[in-house]
Amino acid sequence: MIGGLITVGRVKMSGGVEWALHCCVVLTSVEEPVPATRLAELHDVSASYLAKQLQALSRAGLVRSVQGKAGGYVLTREPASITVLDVVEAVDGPSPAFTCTEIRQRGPLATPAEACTTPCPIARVMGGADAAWREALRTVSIADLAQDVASTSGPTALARVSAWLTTPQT
Amino acid sequence: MIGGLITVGRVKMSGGVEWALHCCVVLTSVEEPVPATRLAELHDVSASYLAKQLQALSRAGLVRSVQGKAGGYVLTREPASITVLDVVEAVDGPSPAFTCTEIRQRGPLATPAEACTTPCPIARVMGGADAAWREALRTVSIADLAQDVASTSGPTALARVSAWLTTPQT
DNA sequence: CCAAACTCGGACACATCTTGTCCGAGAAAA
DNA sequence: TTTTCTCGGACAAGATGTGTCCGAGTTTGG
Repeated sequence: MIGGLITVGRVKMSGGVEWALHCCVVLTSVEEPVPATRLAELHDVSASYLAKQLQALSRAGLVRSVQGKAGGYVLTREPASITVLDVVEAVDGPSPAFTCTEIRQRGPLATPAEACTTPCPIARVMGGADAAWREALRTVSIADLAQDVASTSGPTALARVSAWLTTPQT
Repeated sequence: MIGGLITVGRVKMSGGVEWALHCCVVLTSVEEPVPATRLAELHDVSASYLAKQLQALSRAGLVRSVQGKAGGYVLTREPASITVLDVVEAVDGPSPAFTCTEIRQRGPLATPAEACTTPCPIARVMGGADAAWREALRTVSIADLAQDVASTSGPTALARVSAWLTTPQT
């Protein structure tokens, strides 16, 4: 593992999401199970930590884990039916970024709970923004990503990856 | 200070954003400077920590700090010209949630840097989602929030807040 | 003009979370 | 049956967010 995240801001998401997405894309090109170790050295990342992300994907039902000597991970569904949002929610959790603390019900001028039938305006705006974010991630599938990679890096790229993944290690 | 955040997921933003937004909304109803201490006890939150958020707003130029005996914080611009995104970026930082680590340039099958003219497909999707999120926050202003509060809690609500803020403390 | 009181501002600890690592349970192959 | 390889969850370390404190600066009053 070389360097951590370079994030400067504070609104940040788990760095493992990037790893998980790359793994899903490369798993598009293979049919046999691929162990976590192999995926880790392909991306040059920590094998132990990548395993944790793959476990999250397994728990969410996006990939199927096969144990034993020729075991590894395989995609369970068609790549076109797996959205980026699915992966993000599997790794980073399904909870929204913003959670209303109901400040309006606190302090000397607290609004009575009976008057709080509608959600706080602030929470409403945040919820809407979160919905827009999720919708943008839902419209893109893993298959779309793979197609995009083929368009930019050439169709030979994923073929080489597939060959490297299925070949016994150096 | 009663309880912290109840966030379960991992994609989370600073909790102070909620405080800062509430402060901006209530500052709509006053013209004289309001000290951080007063705002803190109105919301029943830590005064010392709220001060930090207000400092961030001051640094971003959203509020103006007045020192001295009758000092405090005042909005610099018209509430209609301050967007929710302005506040979020001031407190939580302007950086996007996702930062590409350029995994494709690492490992045995690394893509050469010369071939990376276009950004990584994954980064592109994440960037688009982040743009949609920011756009949703940009379309709502502090004035809109205040208006929304008046619609739900009644027009008397902000008047009472204004009166309480300008009245010497209990 | 001077002193006092009140304010913000940045520098200092604590708690929580993400990141990273390890070893044991389980299954397929030999 | 044994061996080997895999995943799975439990265990520390670093980083970040959270919370607090005291000093610098300014306005007000005498």
